Amino acid sequence: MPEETHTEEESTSTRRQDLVRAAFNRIADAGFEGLRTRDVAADAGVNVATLHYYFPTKEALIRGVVGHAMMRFSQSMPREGSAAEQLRWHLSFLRRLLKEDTQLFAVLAELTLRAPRDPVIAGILQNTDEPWHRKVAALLRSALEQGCIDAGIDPEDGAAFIIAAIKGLSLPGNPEIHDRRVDQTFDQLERWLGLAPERPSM
Amino acid sequence: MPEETHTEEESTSTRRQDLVRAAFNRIADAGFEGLRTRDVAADAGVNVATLHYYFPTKEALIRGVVGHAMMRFSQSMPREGSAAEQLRWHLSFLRRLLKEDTQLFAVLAELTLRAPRDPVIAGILQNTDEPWHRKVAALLRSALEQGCIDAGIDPEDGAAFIIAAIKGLSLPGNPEIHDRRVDQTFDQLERWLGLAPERPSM
Amino acid sequence: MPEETHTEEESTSTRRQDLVRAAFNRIADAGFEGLRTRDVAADAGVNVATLHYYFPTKEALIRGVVGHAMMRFSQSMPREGSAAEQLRWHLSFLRRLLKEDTQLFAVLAELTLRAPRDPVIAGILQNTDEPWHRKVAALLRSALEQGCIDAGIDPEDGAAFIIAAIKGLSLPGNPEIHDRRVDQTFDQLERWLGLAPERPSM
Amino acid sequence: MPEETHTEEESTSTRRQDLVRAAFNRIADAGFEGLRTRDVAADAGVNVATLHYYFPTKEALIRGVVGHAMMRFSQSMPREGSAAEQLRWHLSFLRRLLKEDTQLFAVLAELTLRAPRDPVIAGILQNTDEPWHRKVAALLRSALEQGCIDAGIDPEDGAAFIIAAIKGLSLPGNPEIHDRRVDQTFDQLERWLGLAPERPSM
DNA sequence: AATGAATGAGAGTTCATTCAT
DNA sequence: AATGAATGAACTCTCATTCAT
Repeated sequence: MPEETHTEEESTSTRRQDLVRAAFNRIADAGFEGLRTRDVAADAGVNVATLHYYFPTKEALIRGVVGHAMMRFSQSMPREGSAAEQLRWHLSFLRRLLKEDTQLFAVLAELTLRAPRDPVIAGILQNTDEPWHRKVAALLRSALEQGCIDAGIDPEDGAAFIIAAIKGLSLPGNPEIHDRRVDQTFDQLERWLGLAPERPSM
Repeated sequence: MPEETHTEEESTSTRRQDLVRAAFNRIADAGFEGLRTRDVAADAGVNVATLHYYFPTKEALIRGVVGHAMMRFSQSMPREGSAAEQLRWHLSFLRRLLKEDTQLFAVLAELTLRAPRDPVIAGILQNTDEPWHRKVAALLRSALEQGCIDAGIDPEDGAAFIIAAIKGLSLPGNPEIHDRRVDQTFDQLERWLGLAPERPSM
Repeated sequence: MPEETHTEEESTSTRRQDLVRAAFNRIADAGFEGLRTRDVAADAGVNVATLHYYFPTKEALIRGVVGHAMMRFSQSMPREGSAAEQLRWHLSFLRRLLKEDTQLFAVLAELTLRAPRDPVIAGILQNTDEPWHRKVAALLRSALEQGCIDAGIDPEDGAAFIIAAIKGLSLPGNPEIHDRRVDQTFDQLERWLGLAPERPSM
Repeated sequence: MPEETHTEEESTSTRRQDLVRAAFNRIADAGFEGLRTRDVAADAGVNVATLHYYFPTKEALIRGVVGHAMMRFSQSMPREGSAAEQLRWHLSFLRRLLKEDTQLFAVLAELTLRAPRDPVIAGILQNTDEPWHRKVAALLRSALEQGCIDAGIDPEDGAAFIIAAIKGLSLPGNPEIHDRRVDQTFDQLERWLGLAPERPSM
């Protein structure tokens, strides 16, 4: 097994990356239902047997995809700035991502539906969801204390509401309508939060 | 072939119903990925060949499930009363459904993910989604005009927001947390709408 | 079993006839390979179960077809006249039949190929072939004695030759060419026999 | 996929050959009607899946058999010598083949009956039949010009006659009688042609 | 590190046949 | 005499996985 050939993690062999990316794309396009190891291998330009050299089983490959997807998604998490800034950045980042990276959300949705039957995925998803909720709730609480958002908002409930809406938008739909719905939702969401637009320092 | 010989719709033979229900449950539990005609037949207490007697192909069976699911979901649509009443009823109905009928939403989510690859499903889903959005938007507009909900709400955007949140909640999640998230979201949603509780007649 | 309801054999119920005819046509068009009891029943305008009421098994139905085909073919057998006349009539009848009743020969060919695996068919075919050969040989012998055909012909060998050629023409082929081949073969055959054209009485 | 990677044709992998041969034998014995991929695979000593590794579909396997059969049959075509010699060789080769290689003719007959429903087979068969007819007609014409055969023979008609007879003999029949009929037919045929036996050089 | 070849265990579908009505 | 409903057995084809090289 070619695990640990490099000291730097991350740089898992290109082959592994290629296979994971290929599987990721296949899942985005055809769902788990349409995921075939042979196709993935072909897309990555190798033999199926080679795929099984890197991923002993299909499940292992899928777990690779989970990691890939979670990593991509976690880039939407805000890291610095005031609560209001972080909130604003987080929301605008997701608004853009939802419109541009349909594939990512298709895969995330597939993973979500699979979670009830796959404890590994369930665990990973939970480890993303919970911190996300806590983060958003914390940001709301701070923003509230700093008077940046409307007083009628409960941090916990508001976080649940926001995340639910984002998840709802992550589901695939008529592409002609999808982008509009994203904008409508985010427009309403931002208006509701009343995030005072950029009232910096002073 | 027992295909629609009755004028009274609905009265499709019990066998058909049983098979559709069995398939529905299988999809709810195992996804399309795990849907096996043999299992469905067994659940319905018949031979696989009998399944194919009623549904010439697996796809036909799936379309049967789509109809079943849509019918069940469409029962959440409000039909009478003032805009505020209808909104309140719709939301409270969905709040309960989301907590009690997990299976229905599991199937709806599976269908949603399948839609991009299945034009028939896509069409049916669109024919549910669009009217739903229009209905909610219309209710919001009426309620707005009657001063029943907060003025900062845009009917179109608000409808998109609400529906997105409900869809987000329809995704499966850790059952221990799910119900809480539903309540949090709906609590916040109702607080946000400011649906004045029952200001009747006058 | 509806056998013997009539005293006159022959007039087996119309249903039986219809079914046999339908099966005959199906075999002619799709071969044994493509023979489906359901299709036959449908062609005859009845339910499959009804077919099995008249013919307990598919094999029984096929035997019905065999009888039908043999009867039709046996009509090409000459019955009266001088040897030369009978020969001439037999050949001209078959020449026409080969061009007009392709279905009959398609079925006969199918039966011939099936014979090695179906003793019943083998028996029936043998009971047609042997008399046919004997008849033609006898006619040739008579014609020979009467000086009506060329002296270089051996009755037995000639009969084998003639029958082989007719069987060869019974195989399906490019329809654009088939008729020409039939005529070429029969022209040559008649020229070879030198059947003096109608040298009656005197 | 092991499809034709070699420049030297012919050297298709042994497995392919084995499978084709097994299918050939099955068809000879049981007809297309009785051709089962599992049996073929078993005869070749491999799993069904292996069969599908070499032949993506049953039809593909059948086409393999067609090629095999045509190749075997085409070996009966004469290649060198005078017209009379070629004719004599061709006829004696076929006479022997008809008695010894019953399987080949069983398969050819099956293919012939299948042709009307399978354009691929129809094409291949036509491409064998037409040249065969032309070849025999050409040989007859030459032999005629050289005075080697009887003057009453028309090249075209004679070719049709000869080929029809050979095809007729290719049909299966009671094995106890079959060989006799072959000999009778060929004896008569050769006597008819009057192929002067071996009048060499001078 | 990579592959061609092979496979077991199923998948959906078909079909002759049966049986209660 | 006729049928709708039901079935067992079988069929072609698929797929993740293995293994010798």
